[in-house]
Amino acid sequence: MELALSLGDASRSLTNFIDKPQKIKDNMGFCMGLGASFKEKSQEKTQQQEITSEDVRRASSDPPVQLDLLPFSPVQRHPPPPPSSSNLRFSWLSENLNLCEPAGSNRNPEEAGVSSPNSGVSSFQMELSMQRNKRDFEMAMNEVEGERASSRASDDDENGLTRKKLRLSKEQSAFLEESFKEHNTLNPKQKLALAKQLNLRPRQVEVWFQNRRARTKLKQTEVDCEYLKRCCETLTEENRRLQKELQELRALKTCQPFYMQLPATTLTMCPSCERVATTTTTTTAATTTAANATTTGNGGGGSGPNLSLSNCSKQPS
DNA sequence: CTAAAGTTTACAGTTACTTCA
DNA sequence: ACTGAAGTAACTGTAAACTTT
Repeated sequence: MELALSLGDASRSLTNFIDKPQKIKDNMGFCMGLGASFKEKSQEKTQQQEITSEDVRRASSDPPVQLDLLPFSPVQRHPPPPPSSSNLRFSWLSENLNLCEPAGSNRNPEEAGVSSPNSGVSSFQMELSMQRNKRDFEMAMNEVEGERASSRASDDDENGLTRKKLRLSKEQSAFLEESFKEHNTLNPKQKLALAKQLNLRPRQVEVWFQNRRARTKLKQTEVDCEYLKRCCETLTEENRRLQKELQELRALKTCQPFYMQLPATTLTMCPSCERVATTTTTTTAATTTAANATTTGNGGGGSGPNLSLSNCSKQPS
C-alpha cells in the first residue's frame, strides 16, 4: 500500500500548530514531534497522514520526525440533547431493511456493481431514492434524535440478525477519507451530514472514524518505533566507536617510551569559544614538554599532549 | 452550590467477515 | 477448492467530560 507523507519543517513546533489551526488548514500540513509529548492529548486531536517506508528511512537520519499531518478541528462535545422520540427506531429500522445488502450476500462488491447502499448502479437504487426522500423528511423532523436512536445500536436490533459486514464502496471510502483529512473527529452534525450524504447510518460513520483513528495511530506507532530503533542503532554505534577510541588512548598512555618518541602535540584552546587547535612540532617531546610546562602550569609529566590557552579569531557560537 | 445519575464520546481491545495470494 | 494472512467493519467495555435532576 502506497502511503502519502511529507516531512515538514522541523522548526515548526507542535504548539505552533495548535495555536494556529487555520494556518494548518491552509498548508494542509502538520507537525508530528517525536518527543516525549507526542502522545499527549493535544496531538491526539490532530490529523495524521500515513507514512511511506521512504519516510521511515529518512526518519533515522533526520531526528526531528515530522509527519505531514492534517489540521485538527476541535470536537464539539455534547450539544444540547434534543427531545426524545419514541417511534424513531422504526424509521431507522425500516431504512436499514432497504439500505443493507441482503443477508448472506457474499458477492464481490466490484463485480456486483454495488457493495453498499450508495454504490450507484444498484437494483436497490430506485427503492433507495424513495427511501431517501422518506429519510430526508424524517431527518428534517428528527435530525439528532435519529442519531441518538441509532447510535451504538448493534445489528441485532436490525432484522434480528447477527452483525453482517458491509464493504464500503470506493466512493464512500474516498469521501470518508476526505472528511477525515479535514477533521479526524466528527461532531454530531458533521456525522449526520456525512451519513446522509453517503447513505450510511451515523453509527457507521462514527465507527469508520474510530477505526480510521486507530489505524492512523497504529501507523504512527510503527513509525515512532522505527525511528527509535534507528536512534538506538546510531547511539550504539557511536558508543562502540568511542569505546574503541578510549581503548586506543589508554593503550597509548601505557606505551610511554614509544609515545615519548612521537612528535609533540600541542593543544591550543581558545578560552572564549573553547575550540581546540592541534599543532604538531618536530622537536622532541621532552623539550616541548619542558617548555610548555612553564606556560600551562600543568607540571608537565611528559605524558599526553600539552594544553595552552590562546585566543582564536573565531567568536564563540 | 453540590452530588448523583444519566448521556455522549473516544479509545483500546476484540471479533467476525471479506479479500487475496 | 482450500487455507492462512491481512484488512477492516462492527462490537464491547471503560473512562472522561458534560448535562440534568
